[in-house]
Amino acid sequence: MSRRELDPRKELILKVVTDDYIESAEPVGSRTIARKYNLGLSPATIRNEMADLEEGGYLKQPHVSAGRIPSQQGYRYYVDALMPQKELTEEELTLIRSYFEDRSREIDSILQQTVKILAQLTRYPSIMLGPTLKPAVFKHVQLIPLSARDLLILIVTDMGIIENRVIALDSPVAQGDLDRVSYILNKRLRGRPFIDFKSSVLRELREEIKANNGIFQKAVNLILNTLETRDKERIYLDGIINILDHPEFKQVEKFKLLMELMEEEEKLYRLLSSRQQGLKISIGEENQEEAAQECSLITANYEVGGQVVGTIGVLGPTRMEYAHVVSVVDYIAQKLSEFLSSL
Amino acid sequence: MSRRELDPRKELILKVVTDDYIESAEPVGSRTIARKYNLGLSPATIRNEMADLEEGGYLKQPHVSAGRIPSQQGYRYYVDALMPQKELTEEELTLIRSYFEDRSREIDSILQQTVKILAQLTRYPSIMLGPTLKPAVFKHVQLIPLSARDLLILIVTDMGIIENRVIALDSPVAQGDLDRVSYILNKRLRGRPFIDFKSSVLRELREEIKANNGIFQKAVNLILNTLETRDKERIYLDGIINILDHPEFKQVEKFKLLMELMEEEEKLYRLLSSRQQGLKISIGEENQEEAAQECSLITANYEVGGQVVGTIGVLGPTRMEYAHVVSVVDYIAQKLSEFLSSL
DNA sequence: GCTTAGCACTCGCCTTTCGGGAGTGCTAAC
DNA sequence: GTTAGCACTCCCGAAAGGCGAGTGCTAAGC
Repeated sequence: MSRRELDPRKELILKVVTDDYIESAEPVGSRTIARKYNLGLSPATIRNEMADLEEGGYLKQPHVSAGRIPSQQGYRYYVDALMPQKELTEEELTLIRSYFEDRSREIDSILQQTVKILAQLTRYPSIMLGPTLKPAVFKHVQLIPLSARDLLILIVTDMGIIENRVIALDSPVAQGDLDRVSYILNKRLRGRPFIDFKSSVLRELREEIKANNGIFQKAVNLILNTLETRDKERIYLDGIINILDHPEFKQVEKFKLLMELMEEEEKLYRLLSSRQQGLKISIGEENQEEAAQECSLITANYEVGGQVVGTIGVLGPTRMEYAHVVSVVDYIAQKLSEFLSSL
Repeated sequence: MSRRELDPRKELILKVVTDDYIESAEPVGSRTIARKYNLGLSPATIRNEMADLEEGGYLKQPHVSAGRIPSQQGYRYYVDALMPQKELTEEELTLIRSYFEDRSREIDSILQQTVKILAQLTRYPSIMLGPTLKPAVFKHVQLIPLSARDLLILIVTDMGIIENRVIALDSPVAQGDLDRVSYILNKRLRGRPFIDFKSSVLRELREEIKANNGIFQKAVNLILNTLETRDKERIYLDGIINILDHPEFKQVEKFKLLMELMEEEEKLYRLLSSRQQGLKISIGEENQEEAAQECSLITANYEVGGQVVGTIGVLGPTRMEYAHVVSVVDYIAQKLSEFLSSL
């Protein structure tokens, strides 16, 4: 990533063009810049600089008699070197903070609400990859008989995520047996991370499995199964319609492409799960996913106890309000991390 | 609802116009009908009949030199009296049946998948109002200590719906106390419908509440709270993008209106929850919700043990494949009822 | 008396045409 | 290196015109 390879005046003009285009969605001409931004330069000078910037690949012209817009490379330079640091407004800060102060809800609704607030503040579609169970720790495991033939297995993690499954039994089981199995499972599992289950815990349990009847085996299988099902973390979405406010999606086709991406959990998952590195911006064709190649994606990871567990992100047109979105995403990720860690 | 008020030939022409318009989305002219449907009538005759139908309010013209399209009243007559009964194809039947044969998943995913299959078969956006808890029966209630200060309350219904909440305690509680409370709750609640809780059960429990310590009170409050939160049933959605395949939504504005409706749980809830009467079709402005007034909504209720518990529906343009959608919605509602009742 | 052929007429839609305007690149002067 | 001037390009929106689908009416036919 080449920074500072342009001289200051070219940088200034690239910045002004990008800022203006982000705001107006219209190609920016030399005259507009001279009039609007008072750079102390004549349109002709600006034209010369813009021609150079175009030659360097930072700007492009939709057609010969239009103004310039940033190219993908231009956005990249802007994001890396020119973008202003944008502080969140007092209202925004208050909104986010006050939202995370309410601790009474269950985790799923908190996550859903977090995406909603992200979409609301950025006015772009927002995505979240729910917390992975990998670093999660068993807090409680229990078998509960629902009827003669149905057994409920309950798994609670330290983060408050609760999984439950029902197993149908071949034959009735005595409460005492269940309690014993629950007791052993808890003794072995409590405090252990999920990730150890398949590797080490399973081995340790082998003898107990032998010693006990089929229930134990079933319970263990169910835990395994649950861990695997939950391996693909849930994806949360909100504010998809926001994308319709932007002229680049006025043609239904463009919108449909994106909408299809949004309905494909698998693709979203791929898009988000590869992003384990703090705040990340990918612009246009830097995105692998074809449907997102006219978009930019800004993501940040959130953590529990210092360990990355998930990702939140915002998807918008390449002509996106980078500065603002970066601040919002970053701050919300941070607050969410604090929140989850405090549970 | 006036049926059979048109003479047979007018009915025939209304039916043909409607069928053709549903298929082609283009206004239908007299010539087209004469050529395509071989009614043994000349275009001129058909024109006369169409003029009569227009006068009667069954057809309308988008503009004077275009063909006719059905009016809302025309669709209504079509739906009430003319619509052919459409059998599902063998593939469709197999798909639905095979889907409901797999009994291993949890209820939430079953409901989500049901909407998905509905959207897939109809090619319209599909909605479901999740089963109400009103007629649900307590199957199991239990308090489980997670740590010194956290208590999990678990409520299982006969339909396999599982609710859980965590309460923070002021002070530690002995396992014995918890077991006793769980025992009493189960004894009192098992087999009783949720709806009795607030009215009669609560009264019966009053003495126990007094006799026991604060836990009991807390648990009861939490159950109350859970029942109330779950009072608004969950809404499931799928296939919203399908709407983009239809020319009436090519303008982004139209689509946006509908999309906003889809994001407003409250409105969807109102739209669906008022439909306790088997299969129902509402056309255009028969819908209360403004955003749906260029749409038709076809819904059916599903039942558990003979009692209506929820609604599934399909939303499409008024120019909708009524016959096909009716069959699909009806059949899926029926299969879903059987499925849920068998749990 | 209903049905139909003929015909004039209407009107949306598509294509073409045609300025106007915004913006450029080049050149020459400062 | 900067800037004024100017010719040139080309998108865009409005206006114009022709096409075609479809109609309603009239008068003749069965």
